[in-house]
Amino acid sequence: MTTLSEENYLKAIYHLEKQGNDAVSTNAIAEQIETKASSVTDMVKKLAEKELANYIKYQGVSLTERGRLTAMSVIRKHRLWETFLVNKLNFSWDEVHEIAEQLEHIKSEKLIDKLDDFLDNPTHDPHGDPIPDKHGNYTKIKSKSILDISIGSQGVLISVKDSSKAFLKYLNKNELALGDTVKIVDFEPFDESLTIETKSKTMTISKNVAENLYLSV
Amino acid sequence: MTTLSEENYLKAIYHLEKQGNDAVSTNAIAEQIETKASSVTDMVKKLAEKELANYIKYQGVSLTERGRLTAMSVIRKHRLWETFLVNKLNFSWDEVHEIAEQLEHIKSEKLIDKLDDFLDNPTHDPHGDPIPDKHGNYTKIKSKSILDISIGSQGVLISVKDSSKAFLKYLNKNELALGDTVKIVDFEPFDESLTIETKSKTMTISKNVAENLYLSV
DNA sequence: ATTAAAATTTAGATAAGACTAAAAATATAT
DNA sequence: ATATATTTTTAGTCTTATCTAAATTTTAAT
Repeated sequence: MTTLSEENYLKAIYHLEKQGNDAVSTNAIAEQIETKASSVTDMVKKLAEKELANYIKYQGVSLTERGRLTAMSVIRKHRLWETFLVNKLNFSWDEVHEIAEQLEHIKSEKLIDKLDDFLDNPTHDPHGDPIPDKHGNYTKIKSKSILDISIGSQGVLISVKDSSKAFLKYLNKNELALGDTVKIVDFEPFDESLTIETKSKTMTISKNVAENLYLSV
Repeated sequence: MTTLSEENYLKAIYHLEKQGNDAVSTNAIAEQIETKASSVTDMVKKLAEKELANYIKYQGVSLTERGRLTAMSVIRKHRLWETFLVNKLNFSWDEVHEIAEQLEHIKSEKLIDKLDDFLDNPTHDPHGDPIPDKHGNYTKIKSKSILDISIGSQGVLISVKDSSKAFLKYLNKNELALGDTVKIVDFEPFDESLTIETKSKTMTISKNVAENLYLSV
């Protein structure tokens, strides 16, 4: 049985492994979890003892298969709970992360399976992230950052890379939501901003915003 | 902010205060929480420091108003989650206690208010226990143990005193459910058993069972 | 009113998880 | 290649919540 703290580390390592390619560094984990590098060293030793992670001193960490599956299970719970909060309790998508961070640690296989059914087995959460099934498998919809899409083409807004409250509130304010069709109209080299067009309006977005919006391809 | 452990102690003290009349003893709490008396002493000192409990060495414990309200808030969460599990996720009433014990510690006022609305502001949980509102107020339906009801009279099964898995499974097996109309037909002095009659059948129940079934009066 | 029994508290340890400061290893720059 | 900077680990503390064993207080019994 994993503790709440272990689960948070596994999740962090999983996410870091997915972006960087090689073994995850102590400092990277510390930054992600907002803790000290020395605390990470302690925990990573413990995860290695439990065979949830591979760890070589000074060389970094990677998840074992068991570790990866545990991380996936926590991520599955997190995303199902977020879906519940938005679809059933009418939370807005910028409010649910902190609550789901708590709910994801509730221990009951049966609960999460029943929740999954209650939500009609959703494949993606309110931020467009894929929800793994109970075996840890998922299918990510093919998508590209708006930054990487050529001018003149268009796509459907599938997911957001940054799920921070600030960013989601920005999208709310500017009436951008998942499922919207977005067309790239213009690119301004000076500040790397983009002009995009949706059903309802035309707007300019910064590079910073653009790289966090993913369109179906 | 209260910790998970503090909340469990507050709940235990609340329940013990409600049955016994005077200050709650260290041993009683220890038994309820399944811990050692020395651990209780430690925690009770901490609760007193936080002004959640009144505590006099060797004399026992009682909740302060703040302590009582905190306990009520935890109980409210527990019962709302149980209602959710049974009414929305189709758990049976004997499966929900352990899961609700975890869910009751999730910290979010907004979550519990929205859950309350989602469930249509239920006044009683699946075991017939009253659900306090957000101010800690509730109304208990007037009821009496079957043991204290005279032969020949009848009532509606309102709640069960014992919510243990074993007892609830017994009721399931014998097709007794909250809301059933029950008539007391006979009393056998030898073993203090009772014969009762429901819509569907007549059956004999032990004293032990009878004292845990509460009928509206 | 003593004495025995039961309940309660204290003292001291342990485990998990986190922290600071110092030491050691690795990476970088000239 | 060596000095410097950065990263990582170790050693030692702290906090929370437990526990056992011993000491103390209260209760019950004669």
